[in-house]
Amino acid sequence: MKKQVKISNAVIKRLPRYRRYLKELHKKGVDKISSNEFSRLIGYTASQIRQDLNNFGGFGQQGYGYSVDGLYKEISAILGLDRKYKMVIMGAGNLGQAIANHTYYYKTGFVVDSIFEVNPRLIGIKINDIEVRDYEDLVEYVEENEIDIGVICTTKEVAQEVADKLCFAGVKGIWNFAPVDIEIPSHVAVENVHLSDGLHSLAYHINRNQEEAKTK
Amino acid sequence: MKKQVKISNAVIKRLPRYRRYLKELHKKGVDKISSNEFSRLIGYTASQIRQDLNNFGGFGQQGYGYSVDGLYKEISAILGLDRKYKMVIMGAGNLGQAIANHTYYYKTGFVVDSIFEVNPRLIGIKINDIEVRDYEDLVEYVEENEIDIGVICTTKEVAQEVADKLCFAGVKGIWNFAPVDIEIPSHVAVENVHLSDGLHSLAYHINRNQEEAKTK
DNA sequence: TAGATTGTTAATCGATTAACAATC
DNA sequence: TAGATTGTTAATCGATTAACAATC
Repeated sequence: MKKQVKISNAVIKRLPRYRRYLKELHKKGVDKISSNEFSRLIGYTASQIRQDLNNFGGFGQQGYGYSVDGLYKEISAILGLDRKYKMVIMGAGNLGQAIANHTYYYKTGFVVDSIFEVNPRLIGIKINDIEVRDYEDLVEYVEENEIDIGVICTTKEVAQEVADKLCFAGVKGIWNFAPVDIEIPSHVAVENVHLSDGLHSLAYHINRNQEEAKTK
Repeated sequence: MKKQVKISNAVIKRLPRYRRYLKELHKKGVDKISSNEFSRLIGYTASQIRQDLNNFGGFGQQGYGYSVDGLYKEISAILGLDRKYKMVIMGAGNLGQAIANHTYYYKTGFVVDSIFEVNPRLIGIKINDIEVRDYEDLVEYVEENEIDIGVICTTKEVAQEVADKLCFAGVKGIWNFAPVDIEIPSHVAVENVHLSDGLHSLAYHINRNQEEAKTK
């Protein structure tokens, strides 16, 4: 990696997408790709692809292109996907259970360690072989087991309080599914998902398309 | 609404967030808010708030500010949240079931009508009182019941095929949770969620924070 | 070497912010 | 009316695209 200037968030947000496409190419047995071919596939300009990648280093080779597997590994390393992350899920409701049941994340190194709940009926049971523990024990558990990420699947009413406790316990990142914006100290990373926001902008586009159809 | 020039996607993506904050304010009994007060709360500049809103019309009043409830209703109308949307979920796996069990969307007018599956063991059962139907019957069902949105909760391998069938059947929008980018005709709206992309950029920020902590 | 394609600088475009006149 | 705050134009900033020299 070269000199780390400030890399814009727009670039970071594109990296997982690059990685996804490279993985598919690798699976199909493609060894090398030029920024131009990649552009046609992924839908960003060739210029942007080269610009983005050169924020992190010169991964290509002039006159040849980029090694698919090589670039895949570089991007994985940049994102930090060459290590494991221990996660705890906060809340054993529908969403919490759905995430606990998802084995997809496990493949990229995100392991659900435990689920935390306040409902005594759920404490002690297992969901997809993952133990549901008492919310009261959170801080101690996170510290002792070096948990990296807290996944908030609670109601919006308690989400901030739960986030505070997670930060106090020492998690490094929060993946928030509650429909509020969590405020946390700057040394903790946060990703607010806001599923319904996406649904609402989808609604906007549906109605715009229908208006356009009428006009024609 | 005033002359509809081209409104950038960045603006549209902010609307649901404005709406969320306005809803909270209304709940707290706040009647009016100035762009400055709103700025402090929501974290956008006052200038941006006024600029964004004026894409759609002059909702404020000089010397006074914006009516919280009035603006909430305006934004809801712009997004198209003053009507109902019928959705079908494609795939009765973990994610499909989780979405079926979520009553949250229902409140803003997004109603899950049915779930479609290929697995004969699941066809005919009910999940949260929603019937699981045969994928074979999709096209006919969507046409007859005027379904608006298809929610893709399948594997990435079949997602495009399912999307094609949904489009053929005449849905107006697709909410895609499969980790591929769906290609559809431009008259159909699409929202690709890509949950794991968010998790991957979270990993990036976690590692950046830890590097910074070391430097200090 | 000639051809291809990157890495990088320069130009353009679009989105955000600042300023201020209009007006409640 | 005076004060406040919007609506809107102008200035700035940052991100994307174009161009081309470097180099494999």
